[in-house]
Amino acid sequence: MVFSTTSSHSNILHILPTSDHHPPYDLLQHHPSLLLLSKCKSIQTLKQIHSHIIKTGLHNTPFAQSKLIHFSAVSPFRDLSYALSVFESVDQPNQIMWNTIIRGHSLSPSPISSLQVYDRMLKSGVEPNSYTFPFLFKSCAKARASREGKQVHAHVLKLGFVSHAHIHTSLITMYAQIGELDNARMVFDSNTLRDVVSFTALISGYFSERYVDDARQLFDEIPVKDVVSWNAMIAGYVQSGLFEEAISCFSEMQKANVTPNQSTLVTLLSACAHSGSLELGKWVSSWIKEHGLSSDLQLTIALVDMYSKCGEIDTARELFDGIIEKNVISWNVMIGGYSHMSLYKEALALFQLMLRSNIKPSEVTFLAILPACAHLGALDLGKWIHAYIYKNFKNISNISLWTSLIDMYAKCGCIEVAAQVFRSMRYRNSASWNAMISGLAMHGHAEKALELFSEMTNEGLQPDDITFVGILSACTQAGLVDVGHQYFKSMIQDYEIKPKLQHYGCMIDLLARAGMFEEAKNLMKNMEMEPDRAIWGSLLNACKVHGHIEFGEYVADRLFELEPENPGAYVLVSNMYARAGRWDDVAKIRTSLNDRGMKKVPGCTSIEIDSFVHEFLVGDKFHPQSKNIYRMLDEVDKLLEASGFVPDTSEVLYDMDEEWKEGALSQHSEKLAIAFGLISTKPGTTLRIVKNLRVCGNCHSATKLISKIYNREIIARDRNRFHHFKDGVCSCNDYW
DNA sequence: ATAGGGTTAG
Repeated sequence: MVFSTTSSHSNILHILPTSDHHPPYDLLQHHPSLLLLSKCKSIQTLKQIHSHIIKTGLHNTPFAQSKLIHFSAVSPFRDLSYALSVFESVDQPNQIMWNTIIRGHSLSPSPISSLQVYDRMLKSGVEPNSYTFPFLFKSCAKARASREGKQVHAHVLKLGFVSHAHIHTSLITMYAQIGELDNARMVFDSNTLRDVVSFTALISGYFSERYVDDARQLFDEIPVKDVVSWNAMIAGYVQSGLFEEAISCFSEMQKANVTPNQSTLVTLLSACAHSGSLELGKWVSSWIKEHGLSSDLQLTIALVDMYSKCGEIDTARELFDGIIEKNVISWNVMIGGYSHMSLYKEALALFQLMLRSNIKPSEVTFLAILPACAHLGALDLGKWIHAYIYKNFKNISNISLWTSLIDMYAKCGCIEVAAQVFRSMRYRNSASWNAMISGLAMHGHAEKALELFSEMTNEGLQPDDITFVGILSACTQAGLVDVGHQYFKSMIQDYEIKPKLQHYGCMIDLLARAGMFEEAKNLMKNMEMEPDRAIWGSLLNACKVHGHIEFGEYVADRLFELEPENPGAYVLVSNMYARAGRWDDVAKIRTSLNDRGMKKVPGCTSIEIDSFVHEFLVGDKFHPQSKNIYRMLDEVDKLLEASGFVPDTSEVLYDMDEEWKEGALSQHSEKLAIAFGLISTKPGTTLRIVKNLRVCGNCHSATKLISKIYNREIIARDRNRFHHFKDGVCSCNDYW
């Protein structure tokens, strides 16, 4: 079918001589087969055209040969082994064919082999030209082959090619990319040939080695700056995280009357997205409209990213919906935008829509959606993704992808599967270790987390501040005061990591929960930053547990100062008074809450049944199965009562009066989710629930009993950690 | 009929 137009011409060309006398150039250029070659878009069509070329006898012409080699060696659909087979069939390849094959190798997974081709080229008596060396330097740069690069450099000097602009610049680029900035600079200085291009090459090198000031200095020396050099500056600043500088560089560029191009805008939008600069983002957006670039896909996607990261998720969605031909990247950006804004359900919904639209997800899709699965506890979907990755990306060693899976499994309550994924990884980075260590910590497996820490350091990996957050929280969950202290010291002394607020938070929590209030206070005095609400909150919680009312009141005042509008602090204090039986104070707190019109964050528990995440609030009656759920709840309460369960009323009073009247205790969101789980799954199935707040003491006791009465394993994630309920006991040993 | 600099939209 592809050749239907060629048959009428083939008669004419048959009269052309084929071997010794090549047909004239202009005739060949317009030969249908060779014209087709230029339009070819896949290796399959290329092969078909090739066989057609052989039939017409054109395969012996250097023109056809170099065209074939070109398309099979360096085009986007290249197939180097095919190119080599064509190349080997040529008797005496010319300079262009050799160069093309060398370039083909530079684009291949083993670019260094282009040097062997170069060797063969020289031995066959074909001279290199100014085209040859840039390809070779690109290969050396890609292979980080410093020694080989220098050998070729010596060749260039010997053959007198140094002053060729292309060779000069590619040499600078090579040294810059290998990280030998001094050599790059030497090449740059060794020549009077200093055009914008070579300047820009060196500037990018400086940026990649974080020599921002050198880059700027060099940039100021460029006599006539062009768009690319400005873009390199802006992109360099963005890469270095210097968004302010990137933005001011852009205004300089405009003062210099250089018109931005698409890359400028994309880079700028990325800077806005990372720094949250909505104002500039909007400005770029209107610039794009004014210049009629609104239909540009890349720009639109960059805008979607910018708007979603700057908090205007609805604007982002409108733009996304307006894209007529959505590609994977557009979906990824929008899904990632939702995840980034903690709109996990929306992320999940969009992902489902993507699948229904028959868009094949990419690795990045999963990097965007897995955190959403992790937060929602959407294990079924997470498992599906795992299977999909295993099938489609097994050979891609994307460490982040496997690390995201570890995190997802851990946060969905499957710590064993998380460990399996971790063990099956061929390569791990410190993020992978961190994910596993904090996963174990969340599940209260302190010993295993500590074991993993030594394994990590034994393998020569440097633990970072995140590793220690995992380790310290493992100690906190398990109440390992001394061990925690040792690691805290070791972090500072052996690993020279300055403790951050989070580390202090873990330690203060650890000490206070163990009743060591003096030590906790001392640590707070000695830290160089102000305690945040998490620290005061954990102190207040410890005061509640240990009945330290006086200190608790002091702590509560600090919390009120810090966040006067946060009802959470009032709830905690109310809890403390309730625990101590001081009901008058409880009432006072409640009145002041009501007077201020504050409502506590509603407790919300989700459970995934058949790949669908169901959410429940306290006393929720919106679920379609509500009647059945409440019938089950009644049964549960009766059985609980029958086995001697007495509700602990001290913890219920932090809820509003109305809820109390309705029996808020038995209608806590976690109990609704459990009741729904019991009626929606087969006997014996493990129930996994996720709660947005800490589980209350009453529900904790109730759930322990339910696990025994109904013979179910119940894995519950609360704000802080996991609780595995089984046979009437919880993995946290009632310490949380 | 082949080349040099920046990015890449995640």
